[in-house]
Amino acid sequence: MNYDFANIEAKWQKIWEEKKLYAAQDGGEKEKFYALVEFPYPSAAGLHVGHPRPYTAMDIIARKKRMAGMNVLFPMGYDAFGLPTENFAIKNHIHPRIVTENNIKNFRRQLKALGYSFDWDREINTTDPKYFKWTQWIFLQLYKNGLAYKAKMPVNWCTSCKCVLANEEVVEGVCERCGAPVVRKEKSQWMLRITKYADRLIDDLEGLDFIDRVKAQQTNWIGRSHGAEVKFRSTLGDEILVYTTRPDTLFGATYMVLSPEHPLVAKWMDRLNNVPEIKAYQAAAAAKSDLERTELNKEKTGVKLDGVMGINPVNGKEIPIFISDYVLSTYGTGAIMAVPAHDDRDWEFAKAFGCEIVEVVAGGNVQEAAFTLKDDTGIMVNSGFLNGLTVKEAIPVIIKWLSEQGIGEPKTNFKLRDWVFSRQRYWGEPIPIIHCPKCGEVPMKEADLPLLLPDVESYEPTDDGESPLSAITDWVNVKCPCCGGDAKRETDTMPQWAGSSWYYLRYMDPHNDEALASKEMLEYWSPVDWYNGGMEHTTLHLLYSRFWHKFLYDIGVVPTKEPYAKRTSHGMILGENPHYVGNFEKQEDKDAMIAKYGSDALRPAVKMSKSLGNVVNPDDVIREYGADTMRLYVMFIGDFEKAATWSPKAVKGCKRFLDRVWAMAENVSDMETEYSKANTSLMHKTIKKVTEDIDNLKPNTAIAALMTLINQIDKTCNRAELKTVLQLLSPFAPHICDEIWEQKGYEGICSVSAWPQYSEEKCKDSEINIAVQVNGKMRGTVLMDADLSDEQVVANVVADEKISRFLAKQGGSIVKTIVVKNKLVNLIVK
RNA sequence: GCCGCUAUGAUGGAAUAGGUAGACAUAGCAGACUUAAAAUCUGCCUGGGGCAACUCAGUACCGGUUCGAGCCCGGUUAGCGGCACCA
Repeated sequence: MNYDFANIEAKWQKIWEEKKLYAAQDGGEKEKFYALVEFPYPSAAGLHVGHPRPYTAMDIIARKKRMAGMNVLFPMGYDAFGLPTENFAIKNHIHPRIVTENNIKNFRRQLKALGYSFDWDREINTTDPKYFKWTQWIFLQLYKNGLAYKAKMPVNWCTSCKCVLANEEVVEGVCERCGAPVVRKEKSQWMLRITKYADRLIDDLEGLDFIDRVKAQQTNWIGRSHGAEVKFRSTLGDEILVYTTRPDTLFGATYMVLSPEHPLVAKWMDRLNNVPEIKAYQAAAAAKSDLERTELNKEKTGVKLDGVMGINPVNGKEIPIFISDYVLSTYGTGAIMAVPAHDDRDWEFAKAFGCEIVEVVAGGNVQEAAFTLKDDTGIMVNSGFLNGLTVKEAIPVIIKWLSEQGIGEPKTNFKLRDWVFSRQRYWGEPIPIIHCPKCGEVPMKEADLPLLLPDVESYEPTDDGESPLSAITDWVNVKCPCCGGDAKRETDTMPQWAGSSWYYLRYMDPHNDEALASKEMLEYWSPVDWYNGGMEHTTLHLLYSRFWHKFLYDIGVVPTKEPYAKRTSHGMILGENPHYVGNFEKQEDKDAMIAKYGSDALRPAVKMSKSLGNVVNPDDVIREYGADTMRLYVMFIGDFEKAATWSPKAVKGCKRFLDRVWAMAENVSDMETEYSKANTSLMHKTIKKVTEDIDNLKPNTAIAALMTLINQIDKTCNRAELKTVLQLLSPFAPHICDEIWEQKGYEGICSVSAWPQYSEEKCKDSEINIAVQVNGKMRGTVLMDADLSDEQVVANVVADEKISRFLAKQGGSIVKTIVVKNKLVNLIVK
C-alpha cells in the first residue's frame, strides 16, 4: 500500500542528473525564464528547514514553467565567505577552505536529496578564485570610477567579531550576527559610494514588480527628505549651515544646536567661557555606544556655548547655540536651527533648557506641546512676509526668498550612508589595492587578478583592529605596479555581501574566463524574472546588489537598469516554543515561566534554535517521510508570505495524500484517452486552479485543490485523468509522479511533459446550486440548469418548495429581485 | 514616534472583482476492519435552542455604505515586522 519513497527518490534523482533533464539552454526558440532563490551560506549545521520553503516554491514555479514550454534557468550556488566559517576554522584548527568545502558537500547532498530541478552545471561558489576574480574586478571598476574610496571616519566596531560593520549590519546598537555591542571607532576604511545612487534606488522601484513591503522598506531605509540648507551666522562671524525640512518655520527658530563633534566648536573653543563643561560633554558623547545613544533617548542633554550666539537670518535675532547629542554629526550638516514650537525634539529640549518657544503656525497650543502638522490646515503667524499663508504655500515662498538673498537653497538629504566595505578578517575577498609610499593607492592590474588569499597558520582577528593578513609579510610586501618600488598590499578583505552582490549574473555564464559573463548571455538571460528571498535581506543584499547592478549598467557591462524584475518573499518557519505558557496547567508554573522567559513565554511559536531544542533537520524528515512529502508539507504549511509553525503531526497528512495517490494509480487499468463525463468539469477546474495558484505563489491552495480532486475521483479515476493528476502534482512531488508515470507506461518523463491545458468552457457545470437570500439573509439553495435567464431563475426559486414555504410564512410580497448569474438570488420582500 | 502588515473554529489555514463563511489539512469524537494495536476506510466536528424539519447568533471591538460586508469606508483595541533624536 505505502510506496517505497526512498528507492524511488534516489532512482529519479540519479536519472535527472544523468540526463541533465533540467539544464538551461543558452538560447533557442523557447521563451526564457530566469527563476532565482537566494543561495545559502553553507554553515556547518547544514540545511535548516527554513531553506526548503523558498527553494521548493521556486522549484515548483521553475518546473511548471518548464512544463509550460519555457527555457528555464534555475541555478544554485554557495555564498561561502564569511565569519562563521572563519570562527569555526579558528576554533577547530581547520583551514576555512577545508571547512567551506566540507560544508558545501553537505549542502549539495541535502539540496539534491530534496529533488530540486537546479541546473547543477552552473553551480557557483563565491570563494572560488575563478569566481572572486570578478568580484575583485568589479571592485576595481568601482575604484576607477570614484565609487570606492578610503576614508577615516567613525565606524561601527563589533567588539566580539573584532571587525567593522556596515550600518545595515547594526541592529538596535548590536551586531546583527553575534549580538555583541557595537561601538564607534575612528578608523580608515574602504567605502562604496552607494549614496550617489540613492535617488535612482528609490525612483526605479516604481517600475518593478516587488512586493510592497520590500519597496516600502527600501524607500524608508534610503530615507529621502526634501528641505533647504540655510546659512546662519554666529556673532563670531562664522557661517553655520543648517539643514531643515521646515524652512517655513524659520521665524520660529529660537536657538541652534550643533552636534558635539561639529568642527565649529573646536574652532570657537578658545573664545568660549565654559570650556571644561563643553569638553566633558563631548567626551561623554564620544564614549557612548550606539546602544546607549538610542537607549537614553528620553532625556535631552546638552551644553550651551557661552560666548557665541547665532543670528537668525530672517529677523536678525541673536539666539543661543547649544551642543547636544540629539543632533547627529553624520546627517545633514550636523547642525540645526531649533524650532521648539513645531518639532517634538526641539520642544523637549527647549523645556529642559528654558529656551523661548515662538509659535509660527497657528492651530496648536505650543506651550503644551509641539504643533507638528505639515498639512495645509496650519496658517503662518509671527512670520513677517509669510503671515497668512498655509504651510504648503509658505515653503516655496521662503525657499525663493532664501535663494534670492543668497542665504539658502533647496536641498535633498538621505538617511542612507556610504557602505563601509572593508572587514578586518581573513576569510573574504582580498581588496586588490596596493599602497605605495610614492604613488599612493595603486589598483592592481586587471590581468593580475585574482588576488589569492595567502595560506596561513593563524587567522585570528587582532585586538588592534588590523586584519590578520597584515601579519603575513611575504604576502603584504609587493612591488608597486606603477613605479616598481617597495609597497604593501591592502590587508582588509571585502564583506560577505560582496560576492552575493552580482552572483545572479555569473549563473548566466558561469565558466567564462574572459568576463564576468559574456555580453550575449547577459543580453539573453537578463533580467532575473522572479527572485524570491528573505525580508531580512531587503536593506542589505537586495539593496547592495541593485546598487552594483546600476553601476555595472552605467559602465556598459549589463544591459538592464535593474537586476530583478520581480521580488517576492517567504515567511519564516518557526518551531514550537517549549517555554510557551499555554503548555502549563498550574498558574504558578505559568508565572514562573513568564518571570524566566519574559514575553517570549507568551508566544506559542518562536524562531528555531539549538538552545530551545526545537530545530527540525530536513534529513530526518526526508528519511522518515521522503522528499516529496517534505516538499508538499512546506508548501501546504500555510500562506507562503506569512510565518508558519512546523507541526510534526501535520507532515503526516501530506504523506497520507501521496499514499492515496499511489494507491489510486494502482487501480487504474483502463486505456481511456479522455476524461470521463462525470469528472470533466472537475478536471478542468482543477487544472485552472493549480495553474493560477502556482503563478500567484499560492502553493497551499493548489495542493488543497489537488487533495479535493483526489478525494472525489479516487474511485473512478481513468487513465486520462491519472495522467493529468500526475502532471499537476509533478512540480510539487516530482519523484512519485515520474515513477507512477513510468510504471503506467505514459510516454517520456512526467516532469518534462507538457503542462495540461484547460478550457473555460469545460470548467462550467451543467447544473448549479443557486444560493437564495431573502432580504439579504441566506435561506437555502436551489439546484437548476446553468445559464438560465434571470426570470427563469427567479421563477425556479419561487417555485422551490422550501423557499415558497418560507415566503408564505414571511408574508408580504416580492418588491425586488437581485440575480447574480449562476450564483445567487436575493429576494427583497416587504 | 514614523512606515508597512495582521486579526476567521481546538489548530494551520480557505473564501478571484462585495454574493452559500470555515475549502483542504491537523487534532478530537463515534463507527467498520482487526485477537489487539498501528495503518486504512466511513461519519461527525463554530456556538446556542430543538426529537426533527428548523431556528437564532457568529470572521478582534464600535459605527457607516450596500439588496447583500470576513472583504469597502471612519474610528478603536491587540499583535507582528522594519526604522528610530535623520532636523
